[in-house]
Amino acid sequence: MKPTDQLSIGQVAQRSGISVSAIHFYEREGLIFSTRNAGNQRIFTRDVLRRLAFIRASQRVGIALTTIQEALDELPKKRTPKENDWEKLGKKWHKILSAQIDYLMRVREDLSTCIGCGCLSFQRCQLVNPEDSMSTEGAGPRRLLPGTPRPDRN
Amino acid sequence: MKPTDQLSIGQVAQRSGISVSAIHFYEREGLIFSTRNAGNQRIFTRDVLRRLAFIRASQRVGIALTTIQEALDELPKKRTPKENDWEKLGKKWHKILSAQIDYLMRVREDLSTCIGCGCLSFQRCQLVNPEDSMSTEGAGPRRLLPGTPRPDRN
DNA sequence: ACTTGACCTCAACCTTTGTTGAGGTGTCAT
DNA sequence: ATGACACCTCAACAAAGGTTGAGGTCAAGT
Repeated sequence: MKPTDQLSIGQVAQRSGISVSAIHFYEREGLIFSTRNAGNQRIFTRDVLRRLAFIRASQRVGIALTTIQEALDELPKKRTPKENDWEKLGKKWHKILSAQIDYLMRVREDLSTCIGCGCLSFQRCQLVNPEDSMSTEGAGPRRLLPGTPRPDRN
Repeated sequence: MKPTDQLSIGQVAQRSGISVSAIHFYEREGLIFSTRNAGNQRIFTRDVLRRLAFIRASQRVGIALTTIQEALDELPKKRTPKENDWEKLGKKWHKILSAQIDYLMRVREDLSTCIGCGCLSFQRCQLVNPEDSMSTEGAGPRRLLPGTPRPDRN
């Protein structure tokens, strides 16, 4: 396989540091794509590396795969995405990140001032008030951080 | 049941906004405790509300339950925790939060500067470099954000 | 005393993000 | 053309953080 633009899954795994099984998984989930050679083996183009980088970076800041997938969907499918296609995604993420940073900073503040003073009890402190954070815009992910419990429906 | 210091699980659920099943779960996991009445029903003291507030707030910033549990373990078990017991926990969290905030800010920066310029490819940008973030201290959680993939072991 | 709603336990199930293994095929260097 | 290694699919399992439901008990108002 030529080193030009064609990559086997093993090469992608090695270059990206992502396991083969995870790459399979991302492809199943529609986050990345490949073609096949005559023997049914996957062929990736180099731009998959950038997609994977984007996926990993996004995950690390707490964005769910489905959200990432939706974002990647906005990249052009016909041609290889160009820098300015990627920039658009970057801008979306920028908003989300800023909201998350604000939220964490607020929590940090509340944690200092409220936890000791006793106001760390319900219905008082922002720290604890559920339907508040991120609600400024409809922009952010529904679940701020993955693994966070779904909204309580008692 | 007197409104003084004794709370039924239903009351706790209502006041905290946390579902009964989640409260059961937290108790099973050793994050909160209760005694029982003659009919085997749970009795909570009011300070469980503060514990729950702490748990929820911690989860929302991406701290895993086991980590939260370990932190709560440091609260005095004999007496009801006092403000200054809670303050100690607050200080631990403060460090973690600061590290997370720094990380997110770095990603935000990288995302702006790198994604368009093409350096968003592997082995270059911090954004993508795995074994780097949070590694300044042994302080933080092992998995920065929950739901984040385990370290790749290809 | 009875009914209704809150509570109990236990087991099964759910979602996300993958990993592991079995059983089989491709490819490449010798 | 053969051996080794990479690759294929499919199914089962994992861990976290709970939810849902079945089957049964408790408590409180009438």
